Amino acid sequence: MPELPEVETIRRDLTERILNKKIVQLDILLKKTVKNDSNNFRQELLGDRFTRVDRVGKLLIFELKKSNRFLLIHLKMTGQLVYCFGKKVIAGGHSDEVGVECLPNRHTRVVFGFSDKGKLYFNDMRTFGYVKLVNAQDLEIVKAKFGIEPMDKGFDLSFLKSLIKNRKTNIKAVLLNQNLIAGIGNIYVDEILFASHVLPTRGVNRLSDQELKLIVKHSKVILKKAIDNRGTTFNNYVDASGRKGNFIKFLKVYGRKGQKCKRCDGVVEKMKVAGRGTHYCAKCQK
DNA sequence: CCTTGTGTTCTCCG
DNA sequence: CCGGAGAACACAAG
Repeated sequence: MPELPEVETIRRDLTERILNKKIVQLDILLKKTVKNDSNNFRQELLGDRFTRVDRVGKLLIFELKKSNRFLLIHLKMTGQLVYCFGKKVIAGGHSDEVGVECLPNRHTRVVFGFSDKGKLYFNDMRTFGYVKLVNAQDLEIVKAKFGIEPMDKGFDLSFLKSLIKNRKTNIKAVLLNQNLIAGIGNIYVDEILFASHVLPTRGVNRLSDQELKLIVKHSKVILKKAIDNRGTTFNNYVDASGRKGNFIKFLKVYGRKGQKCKRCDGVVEKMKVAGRGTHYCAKCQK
């Protein structure tokens, strides 16, 4: 379940490994993963080079040198982008648990091969993820749909207040809404609200400035700490080296249903909020 | 049955 | 009846 910290980790890793290397191989193992015509897609990428890897929310954007188009990659729930050198996954890979020791594997959908023998595998068990070439104009349309990056300076109390003005929904739905705030998913939203002592079901029109301030602060602190720890591997996320993220050891509520609260003597409960499984402590979140 | 990110569709309300 | 908000559904596979 890659969210902002996981996608950012992949972006940084790939930036160090694939930039300015000629694309010499392109295998499409599952056509529906590629949202362009397969032949055009191959033809356009072969011989070109990635000059930059960007991220907006959970979406990766690869800038091309020759083509005036951009490659978008969305991992959705089970997508992985694993970079290998030769046949070996570099920097090791917890292969016993995430199954990337043998590539391509049964979940590999697209393979990018570079002139230095490096290979980038797009694996996706549930096949919700996609790769797509778009032109500059379409890229701007896509970008415009995303809300503010929560780690940006501009995301502060007054900005959050402007987002929730006249809204009637709960705070969890707002934090998950990519059109309002980009990159927070189901794991980090529960962690942010726990850290802020705020119940996910709270209506946004009833939150105090103090509570909103805490939500802004903990959004930044938790996402940063998660990036510093290379993200969270709960089910099958791996970084671009096939390694798992380390943030799971810092999770305080997500996935802890029935366990003792880490902050008080309550017990972590689980309910459905905004259509998602939601973890919280009813005793110390208000 | 459950899990989730996002786009689409439905429904409600003023 | 329109627009917008928010909820519900669709998608997939283990």
